[in-house]
Amino acid sequence: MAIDRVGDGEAAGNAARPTRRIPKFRRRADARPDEVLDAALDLFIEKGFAGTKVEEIAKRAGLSKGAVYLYFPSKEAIMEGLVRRAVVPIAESAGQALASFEGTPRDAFMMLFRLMSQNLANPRVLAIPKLIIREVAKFPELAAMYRREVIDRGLPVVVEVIRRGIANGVFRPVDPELAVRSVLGPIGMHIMMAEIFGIAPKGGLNLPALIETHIDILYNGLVAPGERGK
Amino acid sequence: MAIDRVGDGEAAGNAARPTRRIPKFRRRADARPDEVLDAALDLFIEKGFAGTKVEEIAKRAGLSKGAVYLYFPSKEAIMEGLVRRAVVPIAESAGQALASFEGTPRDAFMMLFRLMSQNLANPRVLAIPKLIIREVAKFPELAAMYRREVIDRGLPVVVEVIRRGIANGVFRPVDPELAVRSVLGPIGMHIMMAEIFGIAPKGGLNLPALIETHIDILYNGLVAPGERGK
Amino acid sequence: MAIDRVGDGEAAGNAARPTRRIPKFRRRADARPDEVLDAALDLFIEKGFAGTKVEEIAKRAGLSKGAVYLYFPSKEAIMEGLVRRAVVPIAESAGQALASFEGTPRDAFMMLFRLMSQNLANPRVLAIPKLIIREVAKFPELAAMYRREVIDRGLPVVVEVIRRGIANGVFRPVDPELAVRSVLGPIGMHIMMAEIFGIAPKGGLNLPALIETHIDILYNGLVAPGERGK
Amino acid sequence: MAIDRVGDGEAAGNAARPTRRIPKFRRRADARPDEVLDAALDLFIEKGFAGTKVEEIAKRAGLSKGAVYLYFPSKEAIMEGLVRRAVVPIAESAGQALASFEGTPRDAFMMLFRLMSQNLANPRVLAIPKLIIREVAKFPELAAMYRREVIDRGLPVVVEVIRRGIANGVFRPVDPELAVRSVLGPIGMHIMMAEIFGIAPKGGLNLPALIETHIDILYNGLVAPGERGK
DNA sequence: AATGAATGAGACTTCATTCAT
DNA sequence: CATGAATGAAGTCTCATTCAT
Repeated sequence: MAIDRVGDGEAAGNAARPTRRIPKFRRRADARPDEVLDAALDLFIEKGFAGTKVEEIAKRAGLSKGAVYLYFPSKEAIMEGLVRRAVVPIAESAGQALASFEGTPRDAFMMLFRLMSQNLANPRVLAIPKLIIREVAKFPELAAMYRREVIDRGLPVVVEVIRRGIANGVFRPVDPELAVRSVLGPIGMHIMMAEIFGIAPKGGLNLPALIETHIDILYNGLVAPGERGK
Repeated sequence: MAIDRVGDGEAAGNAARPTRRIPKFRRRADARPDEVLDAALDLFIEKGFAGTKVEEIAKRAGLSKGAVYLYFPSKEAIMEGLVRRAVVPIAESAGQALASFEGTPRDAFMMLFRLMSQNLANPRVLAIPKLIIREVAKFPELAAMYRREVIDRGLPVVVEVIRRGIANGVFRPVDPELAVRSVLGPIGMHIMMAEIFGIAPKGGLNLPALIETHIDILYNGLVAPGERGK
Repeated sequence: MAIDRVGDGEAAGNAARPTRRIPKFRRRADARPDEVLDAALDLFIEKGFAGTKVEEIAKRAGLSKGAVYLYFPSKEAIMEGLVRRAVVPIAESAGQALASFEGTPRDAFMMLFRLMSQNLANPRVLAIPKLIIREVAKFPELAAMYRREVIDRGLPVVVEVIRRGIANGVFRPVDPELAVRSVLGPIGMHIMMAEIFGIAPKGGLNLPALIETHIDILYNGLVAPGERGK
Repeated sequence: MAIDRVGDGEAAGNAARPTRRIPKFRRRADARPDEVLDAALDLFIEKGFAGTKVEEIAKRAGLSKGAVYLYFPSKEAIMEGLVRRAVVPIAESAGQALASFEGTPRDAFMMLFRLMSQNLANPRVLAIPKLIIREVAKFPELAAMYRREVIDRGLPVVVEVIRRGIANGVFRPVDPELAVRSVLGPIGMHIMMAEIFGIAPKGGLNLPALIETHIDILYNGLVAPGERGK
């Protein structure tokens, strides 16, 4: 995820060195491409792909315009690298989630929502789908890749949870493929309203509270007992 | 909606004139600005704002590059015109929805969803929020305008429906501002998945079915009676 | 000089007509080209040739862009028309000045300066050489025409005055072609400083005073009698 | 003055290298901005500001269109740079002239005229006021700057020479602010006639001769002794 | 490996000129 | 005659990419 920044750990142990080396020539680590991606991600989110200049990416990554091209053959390749980097660990960890299917459906959902909360709270993670949503038109293959590697792996897992719940008689018989939208949609909307339009409920952008309310409604329905039909 | 294109009515009466044609200069419809907006909307959706050339807009609107500038002082002004055009009628019709508060909350929701279905099924209507979502970074004021004129008018209406339902004892006591995300989110996600990633449930992008399932879950909960807690 | 504006004389005799015709369709007079030139001159002086749009000329002349092209085949032709119009009367009146050679050289100069004062005080007259100076690069033929028709007619007249003065023994023997620059230059500089840089002597742009001082120096020299050589 | 152009010295030592050459990218001289200004000055004089394309400036300066924008943010900035460059050394050397007030007024004038001759004979120096005169309308602030930095520094010096001459009794009592126009005007007119209209006296554009005649008239007057009044 | 000066295709915008009405 | 909508060539400026150093 390349979130650690360069040289942080290094500094501590180097107290001895007197002149504190000019940071002009920094580490060699092949962290370089990752730093470029980090810089690009920030800027793409802030200003969009077209609105970001390669030179800006370079500056923020702490290297020169030319050096960027040492690591990426083109600006579009940076975009691709961004999505690819985000997608790889997800693709790898996908099976993981399937393993936890042992508990009740409720437990599965709780875990699911906790996972979502954590990830969506990390701006660097949330940034990728935001970016893809924004740039689908220009990078349909990247959107397709994201769909293939992330959505097509994650969604069936949730659908399966629902399906099993129905099979177990725990859930009422609904179309799992449609129901999954009821399960995930409220969270998506909460995020989107906040991210795109800066809209938060009065109490603040309180994701846990949103999830609690959402689960409550999901499980118990919105309607009061004895009032069904109104 | 200004979809009719130039010269339709003309053709009939001109059978007499032999071969000549190619009217270099055309009529002076006041529909022109609307035609430019229509063309721009299509292209902005297809390729994004930055990815669309003014000349392409012109060509699709059936006029020349220069003529576009007779109606809009800049490319950005076209974008603004697009949002403004979409927002005006909504702002005007906003009060309307409030009037229908007479029926049961269920009726209010049914009407709401029917309204949403109709609008979102119209690509030209859906296109605007899509466009805004894509271009927030470059046009934050337009996003703000859309929020102000559309979201800030529409959302409170739905919140109020929930609030009254609770007051009536029809709904269980939930936070209306959070619950509204549960009400609208599934539909938003359905649309977004379809529009961005081309994901539809197996039976096709069946919005009515989605709504039916959604209402069912919303009202009755997902969990079977007697299974609450699992 | 086409300073009279359209329709003035007409109005008087039309008292009978009740509704006072809408000035949309005004006089027919072929004053039109002159009005275009007047408008163009103002604007060219104010903003330069390149900086002036044909539509602006049209608007100021009180007609439409297209109509300008009824009278002038191109923007450049307007420029040419401007110079030509200014040059014609001068070319015609040139001989006139020669006639007044009867008096003393001093009288000739007085007349010359009075003539210059009058003309240069008229902004519309001064405008032409200003314009030509500004646009020589783009219109060398017009500058040449102005030189041919105006300067080459006027300058020799003054040179001749000097030449005769010398022949008469009134003037000291100087090179008349160089001396003419001493005669005319101070006035030119006075005007130019005022027009280009807005520089006027403390007492204001007082052309008569300037001329008086100039003639005084020209005739009597700057140096006090008995101080020659210092 | 950065007149040397690229690659001159290079040619000699490269006899060994066979055919290859065509250095697509060149060196990084800090002379670049000056070269751009030199090129621009030539072209602005030749064709005016509006009539000169940035690409032409670039070509003449020996670089590409884009490279010009590395040094100047806009075409107008080039114009400004031109005036600023010309004005700076003048502003710095202004005090100098004041120092030479020791001699007779005649000496002061001789020095003044010699200085003017030298500067005005240098096309690159003369070019600046010519350019400013031509472009006042579009760049009034630049004209104001030139006036402030050059004229307002130079003119008072000459006025002062006259003033002292009068105080000493060497000059007759005239208004120094008007007389200064008689001192400088003839030279200005000589230059202007030559530069704008290509008019030179029969003997050629002989500035020294002009000055000699001018001083003669200035000092001794045009009128022969005993003929004053005619 | 790194730099950043340089390139040049390409986009927006302007405006002289045309011509259907 | 007159209009002004329409055209499209042309110009300014941007920026991804290259490459000499």
